[in-house]
Amino acid sequence: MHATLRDATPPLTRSVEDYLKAIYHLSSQGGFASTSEIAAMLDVAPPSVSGMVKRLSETGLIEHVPYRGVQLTAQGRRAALKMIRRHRILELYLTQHLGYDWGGVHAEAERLEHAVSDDLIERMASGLGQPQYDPHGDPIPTAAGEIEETELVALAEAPVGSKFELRQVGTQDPARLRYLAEQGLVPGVLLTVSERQPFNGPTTIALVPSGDRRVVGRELALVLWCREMPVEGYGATAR
Amino acid sequence: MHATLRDATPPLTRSVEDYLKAIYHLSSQGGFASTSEIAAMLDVAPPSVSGMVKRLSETGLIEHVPYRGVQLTAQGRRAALKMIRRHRILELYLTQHLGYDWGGVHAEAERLEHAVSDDLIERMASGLGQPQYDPHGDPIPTAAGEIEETELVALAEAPVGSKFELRQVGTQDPARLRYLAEQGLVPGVLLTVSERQPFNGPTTIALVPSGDRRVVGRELALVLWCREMPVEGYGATAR
DNA sequence: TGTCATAATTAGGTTATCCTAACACTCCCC
DNA sequence: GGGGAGTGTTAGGATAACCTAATTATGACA
Repeated sequence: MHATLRDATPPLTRSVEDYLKAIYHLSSQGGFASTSEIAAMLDVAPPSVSGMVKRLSETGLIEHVPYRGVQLTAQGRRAALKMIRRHRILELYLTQHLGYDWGGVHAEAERLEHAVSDDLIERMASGLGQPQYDPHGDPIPTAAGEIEETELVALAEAPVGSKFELRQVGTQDPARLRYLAEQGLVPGVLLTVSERQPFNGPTTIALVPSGDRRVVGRELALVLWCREMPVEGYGATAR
Repeated sequence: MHATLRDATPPLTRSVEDYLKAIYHLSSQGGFASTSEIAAMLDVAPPSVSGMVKRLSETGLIEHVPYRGVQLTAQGRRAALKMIRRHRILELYLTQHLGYDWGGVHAEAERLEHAVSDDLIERMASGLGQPQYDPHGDPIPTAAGEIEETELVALAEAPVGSKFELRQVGTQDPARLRYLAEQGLVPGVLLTVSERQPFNGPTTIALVPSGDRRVVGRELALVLWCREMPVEGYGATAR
């Protein structure tokens, strides 16, 4: 037994860690992550993604269907969840113990997550009382690599009065995407559902940090996938 | 706003930061740092150092006298002191707030120092009460880049009863160096001076973590350069 | 003062990551 | 069911670090 898991795992590079995280986020709703989506998320050119994808699938971290996209293997998913745990614990620690606000914390955690040891992360986690949610309300994977499954609800179906985070925009249409971005309706934004008109009418929401209201027609409300926020919790503002 | 003043400085890579730190330590007693010393300290091959030295002197961070060695320029010294400030504040923070001991803290800080932002370091520094010394007793450079000058004393002259850190071994003789290393007398080691025999006799010391005793003859004691340790505990003003 | 061990440098090569330009595949749509 | 628009991939390079092997400079000493 020599080709075991341990020596098959030379430490991942920063880049590899970033690719795995991006692929995790892009395929979390159960599909494939496409080359161009990954490229956009990591701000690199598509050919760079093709090259990396080749290496990652050779090392068994992802599965690649040419011209279709990629998915994480169990091994890749484990590595991605480890990075997400690091990121979210760092965000929470920086917020709770070092006075960061939601704005500044993401970039700092993004760099630190590649440099901290497992040991340090677990020390921070105990200092925080083994938290379950980060400052944005996102669930923190356990050290064992389990994560609370958060199912998404279309905004059109979201109960009035509840608080949500917009997680996915389910359209590729540039005109719709541009409009939504102008309205501030981008993944990560927090909102409460104020009211909904009957007979498939529009949904009215309030953006959470600002209190600004938006009226969203049913067609768009059906493609805005939201995650209900844990009731208590830190987290209030968007990233 | 001061970012504008510094945009002549494209961000340094991790490697560059490590080279500058090594050169700072090796030339702190006012000489040149040699290629082979740098290579040994960073655990790379000498040709790698030659290559890096060429790049660093082209970018004005060091001055290179071929076949002689290198020294930091004012700009390089500033960058090195910034890294040392980061390292020492990290060591102190990890020790004070996250339960690290002297053993584990160095490696962790070594990785984190390249990833933290200036902002985070200053937040840690305030959390620690703007400390002046790290857990090893080494002075922490100020954010402005000033460092307490520590003058060194030969062990042969060090007053009995005081505590010192061995900082420099002032000989190149391989036999002497090998002997000293066998005795555990390498830079960084902590010791207290137990007694000294009269008429230029030997000095007896106790190593600090272990309590092991060593008797050092006057010839060697004259080349062991030590820094007196601040009396009380670490951190000085740790809040 | 010439020899030679040692240290430093140059030459040439590898790996990881990224890029641009050129080519290949898919699939929608008429 | 054949053309394209739009994606994805291959080709060919660049850069930052590193390495080993070969070459060159320095300085101690016989």
